[in-house]
Amino acid sequence: MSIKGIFPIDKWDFKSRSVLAGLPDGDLEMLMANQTEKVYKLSEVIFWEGAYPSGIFYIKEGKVKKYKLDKDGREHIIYVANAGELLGYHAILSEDRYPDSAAALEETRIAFIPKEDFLKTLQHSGVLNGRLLKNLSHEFAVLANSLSMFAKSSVRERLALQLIILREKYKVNFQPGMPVAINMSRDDLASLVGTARENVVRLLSDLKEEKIVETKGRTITVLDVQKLIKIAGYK
Amino acid sequence: MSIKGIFPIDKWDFKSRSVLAGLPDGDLEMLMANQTEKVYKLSEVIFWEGAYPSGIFYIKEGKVKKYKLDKDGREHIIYVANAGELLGYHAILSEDRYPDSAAALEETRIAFIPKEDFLKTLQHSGVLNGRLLKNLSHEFAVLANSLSMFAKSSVRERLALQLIILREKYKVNFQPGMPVAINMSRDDLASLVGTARENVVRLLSDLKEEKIVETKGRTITVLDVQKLIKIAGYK
DNA sequence: AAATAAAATTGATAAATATCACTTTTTGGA
DNA sequence: TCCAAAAAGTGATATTTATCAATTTTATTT
Repeated sequence: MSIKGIFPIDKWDFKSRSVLAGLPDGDLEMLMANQTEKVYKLSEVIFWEGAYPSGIFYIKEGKVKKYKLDKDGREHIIYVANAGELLGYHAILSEDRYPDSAAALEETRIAFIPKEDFLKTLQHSGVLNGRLLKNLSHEFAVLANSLSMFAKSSVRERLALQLIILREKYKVNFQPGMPVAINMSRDDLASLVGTARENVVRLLSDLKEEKIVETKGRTITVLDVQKLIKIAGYK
Repeated sequence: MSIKGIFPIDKWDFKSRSVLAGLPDGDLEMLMANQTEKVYKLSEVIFWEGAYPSGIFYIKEGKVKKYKLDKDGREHIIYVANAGELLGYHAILSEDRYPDSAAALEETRIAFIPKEDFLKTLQHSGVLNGRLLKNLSHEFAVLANSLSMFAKSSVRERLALQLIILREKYKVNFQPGMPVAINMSRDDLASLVGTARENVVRLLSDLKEEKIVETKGRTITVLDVQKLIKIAGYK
């Protein structure tokens, strides 16, 4: 929760699911040679859709939303990224501009790695290459799943699915067995689900009556994941 | 249109946008050493979601739909792949099962490349590695775009967008300036747009009245792309 | 080319979702 | 701790989309 300041590279606690976990020391050093660190405040923008990428971002601590703006200027969250993940490398790999924007969902500590270092390391490191391919393939599958979900399912089903996913993301650092508290604005949640805030509010209060979640202020506590899974319609 | 039979490797006409275009000869030969070719009939399944991948597929000629089935057994197309594209490599890269199914949208000629050859070539070829990363990044951006589109836009907007995209895919081999004919069942189109067939039919007849498209049998001819772009709400 | 099956289309209606106007609650700064 | 300001919640209503039942058109087979 609390962000204490600048950490040296050797203090990084790579989560096991980090893209960079287990990368050879040499590769890691090359990649991190010129990293700079910054703490982003809630809602602070990390990069804008359409901008030319000058490097990639590694989330050391916190959470980040990736989103796109529609023609009416409304925000649509397409992904919530967690500590241990890399941001903005798609744009560099596809030699294009950022396809989406990114902003902090809470106070978030991020390392910036210049484009040149990233590309140099990538060229040098077969491991990093493979890691990114694997990561991208996975992200792709997740996204394809969301897409097919969006294509034909009710808002209630989509909300259930997003709560399941968010629960996983907010679970980090919590005890097993303990219910997970999701801290997210109704607007952001609605944007993630792809509906209006009012609908999310109404559906959440249904879920509350059904004893599936509990809410207190803006935090949502998942009481019964199994029922959520059933609602989301996952086999 | 017509499929003439088995082509030897050196006869392959790689389209410029093929993932394999410009791959060093050695790498290409290693990749293709044990390829086998098959012609798939309309609607014939190439691989099933959930199956373990034993290799990858290269589309030599034709078109393929990638889709997922929802809990009611209904099909949702997430992507239409064209000649020159590779299929099924995501699953191998992410060391998992196929995240979606694939089936031919027309008579389609496809080369099968065994998993071992693919992985061996990938390990050996930095170029292929980079090419796949770039390709995946691109596909990812396209998918992210569709997702944000789904999240908040009317069926009419989504239909317009899909017609624009399909027009590009069906444009291959046609003269510039000549209107492009899209040959696709209303069911498949509805699945791609994420709605019911009836809605697609109604919206198409609106577009017809507005002189934006023309239909004859199952083929849809795009007369005015600019208006479609306007409808889709793209800046 | 006729017969049959499959796909496309149309109209009526039901259901889901969005929007608007407003009240209440929560949150973050003075 | 109190006070704005922002966010969350509620009810009424409009709009969009889905579904059902039927008919017409197109494609396929003999």
